Order: sequence, then C-alpha cells, then structure tokens
Amino acid sequence: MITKRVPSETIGRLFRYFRSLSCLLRKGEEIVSSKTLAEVCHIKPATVRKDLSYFGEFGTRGVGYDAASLINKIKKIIKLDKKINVALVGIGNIGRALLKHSTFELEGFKIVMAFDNSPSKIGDTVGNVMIEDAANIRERIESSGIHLVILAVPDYATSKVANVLQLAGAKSILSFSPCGLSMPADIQVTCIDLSVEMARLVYNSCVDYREKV
Amino acid sequence: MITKRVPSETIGRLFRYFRSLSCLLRKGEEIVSSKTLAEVCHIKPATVRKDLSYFGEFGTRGVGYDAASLINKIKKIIKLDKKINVALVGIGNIGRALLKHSTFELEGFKIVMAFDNSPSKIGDTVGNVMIEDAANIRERIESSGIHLVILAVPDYATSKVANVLQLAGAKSILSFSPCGLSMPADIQVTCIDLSVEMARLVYNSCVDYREKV
DNA sequence: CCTACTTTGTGATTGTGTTCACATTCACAT
DNA sequence: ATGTGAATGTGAACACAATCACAAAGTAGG
Ligand SMILES: NC(=O)c1ccc[n+]([C@@H]2O[C@H](COP(=O)([O-])OP(=O)(O)OC[C@H]3O[C@@H](n4cnc5c(N)ncnc54)[C@H](O)[C@@H]3O)[C@@H](O)[C@H]2O)c1
Ligand SMILES: NC(=O)c1ccc[n+]([C@@H]2O[C@H](COP(=O)([O-])OP(=O)(O)OC[C@H]3O[C@@H](n4cnc5c(N)ncnc54)[C@H](O)[C@@H]3O)[C@@H](O)[C@H]2O)c1
Repeated sequence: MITKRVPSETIGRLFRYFRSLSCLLRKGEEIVSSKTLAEVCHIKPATVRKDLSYFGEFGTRGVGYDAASLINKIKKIIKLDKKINVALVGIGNIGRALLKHSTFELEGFKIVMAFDNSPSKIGDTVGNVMIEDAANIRERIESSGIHLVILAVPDYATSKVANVLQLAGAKSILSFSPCGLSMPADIQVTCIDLSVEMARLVYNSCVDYREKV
Repeated sequence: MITKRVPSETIGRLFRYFRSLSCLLRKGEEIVSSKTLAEVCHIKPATVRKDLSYFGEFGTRGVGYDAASLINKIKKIIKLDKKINVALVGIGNIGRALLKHSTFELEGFKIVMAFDNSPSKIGDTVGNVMIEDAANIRERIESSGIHLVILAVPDYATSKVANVLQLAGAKSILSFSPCGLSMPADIQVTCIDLSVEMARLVYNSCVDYREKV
C-alpha cells in the first residue's frame, strides 16, 4: 500500500478544522472558503488547501467547501466518525479534572473507564465514571478493546503502568509525566509537559524583546 | 545584536537536559557525555551536541560535560537562573490541579498569584495561594511585574481575559482553551489542546498499523 | 613526546513542513 | 456559448530542523 506521506501537523490541524467548521455551521455558514477557515484558525489559506489535498478534492473551485459535508469527510479521515473510547489511569489532581471535563464528549472522545490504586479512591464515582482497581487494568482494557489511554499517575509509577498498558493491547498513550517512556514502535506516546512549554515561553519572550530593541 | 537563529525545539530540549542532568547529578554522575544524556532523553547524541553548540562550547573533548556546571549554563541560557513568578487565572478543574502541583517549584516556576471571578472561590486558599478577585487582575499583575500567566478559564471567557492580561503587561500566556487567541506579536501564546493530541494519536495508531500489515 | 583512544563541535546533507504562485475549474450573467 | 470573476488544487521554492560524518582537541599510558 502506497500512502502519500501526510505531515503529522496536518492531522492536528484537520481536527481544528473540524472544530471550527462545526462552529461556523452552527452560525449558519453553509459554504466556507479556505480563506474563511484560515482566518478562524489563524493560519494561511494555502495551508488549509494543502492539508485537505492530501486526502482528495473536497471543494468546488470558485465557490469553496460545503461545511457539512467537509466535516463528515474530515471525521472519516481522522477516524472520529465513531466515538473513541478512552481509559484514564491515575485519578489525582489532573485525572479528576479530566473526568469532570464535559467537552471531550462533544469532540468525539469518551472516558469510559478510570483506574487508581489507592483504596480510598477505588469505588468512588467522578463525573459519570466509577474508579476501578488498577490491579484490573490489563484484564479490563484488553477485554473492552480500548486503544487510547490517558496516564495521570505520579512520575515514579509512569513506566510501570505503561508496561501494563502495552500488555493490555493499548495502542496510544497520552501521558502527563515528563516522559522517559520507551515503548515499542507500535505504541504511540505523547507527553504533555507544561514546564517545557513555560520554559519556551519565557525564553522566547526574552529573545523577542531583545530583537526588537 | 546578531543572534544566530536557534530552533525553537532546541529550547524545549535544553529544559529537558536541565531536568535530566539534575537527576544524573543526584545519582552521583558528575561527568556526563552527550551519549549518556541522549540515552536518558531518548534522542541522538548529535542533537544534544548541536543544541548546546548554539550557545558556546561547554564540554571537554574526549571527556564530556561537567554536569553541575552545564546545569548552571543551561539555566542562564533559558533564563531560569532566577525563579519565574507565574500568575494563574481560572481556578476550576484544571486551575485547581495546577495549584496543587508541587513540582513546578523544583523546576524553577512558582505560582504566586491566582484569580477567579466566582464569589464563592475568591478568598479561598489552594496550595499556598489565596484566590483573588479577577477584577483586580490588571492592577495586581502590572504592579508585580509578572510576565507569564496561565489561563484556565472557560472557553467563552478566554479572549476577554487575554486582553486584560495584555493591558497588564503580560508577555506570555499558556492557555488551556482550544485557542482562537489573536494577540499582538509581542505576546507569546501557547495552547495546550488535549483533544488535538488525542486525535493525532488515534490517527497515527491506525495508519502505522496499516503500514505494517 | 608520541600513539591510541575518546568525545566534542560543526559544516554539509538530508528530511520534513510551509508557503508561493498559477493553471485549472466552476458558477453565473449576458 | 462564451466571458468574467472567484476559489481550488498543486508542483516548485523555500525555510526550518534532524542527522551524519569527520576534523579538532582533549586524556591516558608507555
Ligand atoms: N497536577 C498538575 O498540575 C500537573 C502538572 C504537570 C504535570 N503533572 C504530572 O501529571 C502526573 C499526575 O499528576 P497529579 O498532580 O494528578 O498527581 P497526583 O499525585 O495528584 O495523582 C496521582 C494519582 O495516581 C494514583 N496512582 C499512583 N500510583 C498508581 C498506580 N501504580 N496505578 C494507578 N494509579 C496510581 C494515585 O493514587 C493518585 O490518585 C504527574 O506525573 C505529574 O508530574 C501534573
Ligand atoms: N478540565 C479539563 O480536563 C480540560 C481539558 C481540556 C481543556 N480544558 C479547557 O481548560 C479550560 C478550563 O477548564 P476547566 O475544566 O478548569 O473549567 P472550569 O469551568 O472548571 O473552571 C473555570 C474557572 O474559571 C472561572 N472563571 C470564569 N470566568 C472567569 C473570568 N472572566 N475571570 C476569571 N475566572 C473566571 C470560573 O469561576 C471557574 O472557576 C477550558 O477552556 C477547557 O476547555 C479543560
């Protein structure tokens, strides 16, 4: 199978297009041009068109894109035409915030399972999900066929839990620990590292300031 | 002033080197080679060396880098030799998690001020910080000279608050809302968008699987 | 002092993603 | 039908980042 190589950034943007298009459609804009979409997303029109062109021709020249049908096309492309079930491990500060966040469901993700290893938390219900014993992670995830897992356990526990997830057949992990995970190539790992982002912001604001002076 | 252009990715990695070096030093490794550091960070040795070379020659050929002194050099470069004071606006699910997170301080960041506009929250103390009235944001941030602000308010309030922050002289904003912020060029904005990251993971795990088959 | 060995620092190369610029296509009016 | 205006789709050029590969510079041991 020959797959034209699609930039990984493009996939992220497709999701944002999906979000923005839904919003525009709600406002009554049924036809959307690359210019309009680009403005809403703060990027260039050419980027929008190129991104879409990796997957086909979805627009009408001289006119633009039909919002409703483009939304469906994008959903198919990024596999969000079906709801994605997600498991969450570690119901501490971050985990609790995620469970209470209702917007995920509107965007196609649903946290359907939550785990912790603290006896004082197991059995509690947060949001609509009951916290289960982390000892059952493997069995439960394996049997339910969940592919995407969010990891919000303390740093020291991260790689241990990640190994269990691998055995359970998880395909992707979104971790809040400053990484250090080395997983086999068939498992996708993304780390959210707030400190790194802050460090970048601090550096850039200093540099930019200097360059202007 | 002629600044050799430094990749933005490099800055993020420098922060990770800083973290890893602190850890290695604690374990007693006083001399560290680019190979060692690269292994810990899961990247290539050449990347480590190139990153450092943008800022000078810090190593000894045939030997490696002195961990302690390299840490200090890096801290200077990324402006973390002094603690960075941070303000937090929006003490909901996410904001609360951030306030309770103690690790930021070890890494050079300190949340010194927190704001919310809900009367039921103003006056409460979370972590060690008392929640102040959002009405005072401008005055308080301006007078304390804080440059970095974390935004964790609901989506609909984000751009309004961002405008106030701009007036207050903030230089950088880390936002948890799926963006849509258009700020003047002298303000750095980074958005943490978990849904985008999940969408990318979902797509990649499908694609990779196909390519292997 | 010289040889063998190690690791840094970096110009050159490769790879990846963004942007440009224009030919192509479509809707519509005449 | 045919011309006009508008927006798409895309090869080519550009910009930025990762990696290679090797000279330079150090250590250690005789
Ligand atoms: N809270 C923040 O604002 C913040 C910010 C940046 C990074 N992080 C990172 O996110 C991660 C989680 O942070 P947090 O503040 O939510 O931590 P936390 O300590 O509040 O919560 C961790 C939870 O994981 C559970 N746990 C521990 N070991 C486990 C195991 N083996 N299996 C299942 N559950 C287990 C604990 O019982 C606890 O409920 C950490 O790696 C932290 O560094 C957090
Ligand atoms: N909770 C999550 O897991 C999660 C996940 C992804 C994205 N987000 C995003 O992060 C942001 C915050 O999410 P949350 O779950 O913490 O929301 P939340 O509703 O729990 O908290 C928002 C807080 O902001 C305060 N607030 C509202 N308007 C304000 C104003 N004008 N000035 C100051 N404070 C104000 C509210 O009183 C509330 O305490 C949202 O944009 C959300 O989309 C959250």
